[in-house]
Amino acid sequence: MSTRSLKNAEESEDAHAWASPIAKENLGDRAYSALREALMGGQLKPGEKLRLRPMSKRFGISATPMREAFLRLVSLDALTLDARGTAMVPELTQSELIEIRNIRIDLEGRAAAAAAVHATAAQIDMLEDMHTRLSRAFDAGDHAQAIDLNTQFHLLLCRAGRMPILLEIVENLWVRCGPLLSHLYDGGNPFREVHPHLTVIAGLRARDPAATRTAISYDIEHGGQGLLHHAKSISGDDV
Amino acid sequence: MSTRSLKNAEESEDAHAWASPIAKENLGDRAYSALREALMGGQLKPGEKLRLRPMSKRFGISATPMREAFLRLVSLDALTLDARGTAMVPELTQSELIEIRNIRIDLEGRAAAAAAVHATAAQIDMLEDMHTRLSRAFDAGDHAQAIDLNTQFHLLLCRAGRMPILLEIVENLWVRCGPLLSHLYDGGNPFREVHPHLTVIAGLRARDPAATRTAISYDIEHGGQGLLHHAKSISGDDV
DNA sequence: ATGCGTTATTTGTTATAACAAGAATAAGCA
DNA sequence: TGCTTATTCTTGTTATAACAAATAACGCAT
Repeated sequence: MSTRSLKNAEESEDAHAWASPIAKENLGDRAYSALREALMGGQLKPGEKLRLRPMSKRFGISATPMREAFLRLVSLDALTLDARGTAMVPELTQSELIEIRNIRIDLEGRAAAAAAVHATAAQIDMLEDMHTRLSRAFDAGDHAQAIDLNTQFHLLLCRAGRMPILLEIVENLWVRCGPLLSHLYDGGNPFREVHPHLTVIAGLRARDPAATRTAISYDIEHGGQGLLHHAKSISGDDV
Repeated sequence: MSTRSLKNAEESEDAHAWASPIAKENLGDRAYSALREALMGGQLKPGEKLRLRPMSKRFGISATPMREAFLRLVSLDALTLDARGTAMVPELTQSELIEIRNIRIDLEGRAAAAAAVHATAAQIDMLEDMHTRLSRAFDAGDHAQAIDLNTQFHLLLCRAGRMPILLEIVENLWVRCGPLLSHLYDGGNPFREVHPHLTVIAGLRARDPAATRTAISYDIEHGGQGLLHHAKSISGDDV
């Protein structure tokens, strides 16, 4: 029980919910977001080096907030530092990629099951719309947009599960895979029969956690095969 | 196939494996590690504020690397920033704590199953030794050490699973729970019968992934009940 | 032309100063 | 004593300069 009394009835419940706290955005925050989106969008290639001063000059900021942004990404393993301290887009190895896939099966699987309970009708419709557009983009040969819609599909499904901590972990895993994602459909459509996304949507509509989890797990396990060929092989191969 | 030929036979295989790359430790890195350990060790209480200049003076460094350390912890959600920008030890809510518990069941469960396959005999012995000391410390009333040994047990089990990415995620979750861990045994020993850790060890020795996973899941689900009472309740209660 | 030594430039790292915005304190008045 | 206003201090933020180390560029000798 709260001992602090409300000033007036207007503040009860969550009226004023429309007044979302205005996000305080530092220079470092903005650089961080920009870099993160560049990674997720595949604009940065594995092995690419990001030098401090040149990059800060491109952003029009000084070295201090730029370095902050780098180090934040480094602590998420979305960037690495070489021996000198230069930020670099990491090259995922095959075993790392497989490990991320297995973690995603657990985490996105749990989120999907939760989404079967918590997802709103609007969210389910949105997911269906996303997959329709994804399918259309793929058929039209616009792989870039198809990849982006696929990412959005998975993240929205997680969001519908209402597990914010899990969502953030999964998002960070997607950021790490971003630089490789452009090769997602290099091997063509990995699904010959009905696309797992459709099974996911059916599972959500049926409010069936187990079916939804199984469907997204299947999608994750079989959908990313194309990436494996572009990951760094285990033995220390040449650059 | 590597096209780069070896200079001499001495470099083949991994001879020279003893020459581990000397870790380059910045001031920011050291402050980061120190803060992280303070969080994990329960030296910092939820809600505690960490001011930039006073803290940097305590560390004997300037504001720049201190701020770096803060922001790295913030991007792991091990610290938060208030409206002013001051770093603060977050107060976990009950729902956050439950979410972390469920994620840990998935992730530590998978690691435990993998450990049943990959753990070395030395690691299993070490785990057994840890639990023996944990049990002794608990009976002797030394809860602080028991809590520390419990943490080490879980993390070593994950390490034995040989999934480095998963390990890092789990470690970060433990860091987030660190400030609450001192209350782990407030309700006394939660396990009246055989301790789940012993079942874990038996599962590892039997090389039985399913049994090991079940045991650690049971431990996570029922072992942390005492923490829930000290988490911030859902309604915006007073500080 | 090629290999080597020297100089210049660029790199990450760190401390410091300047700035604006809050918070705390002191002062003044009723 | 209680309340309001000013002032001082502290806060986070950012740019800049200085430093050392590593790389790149250049010239020279073979």
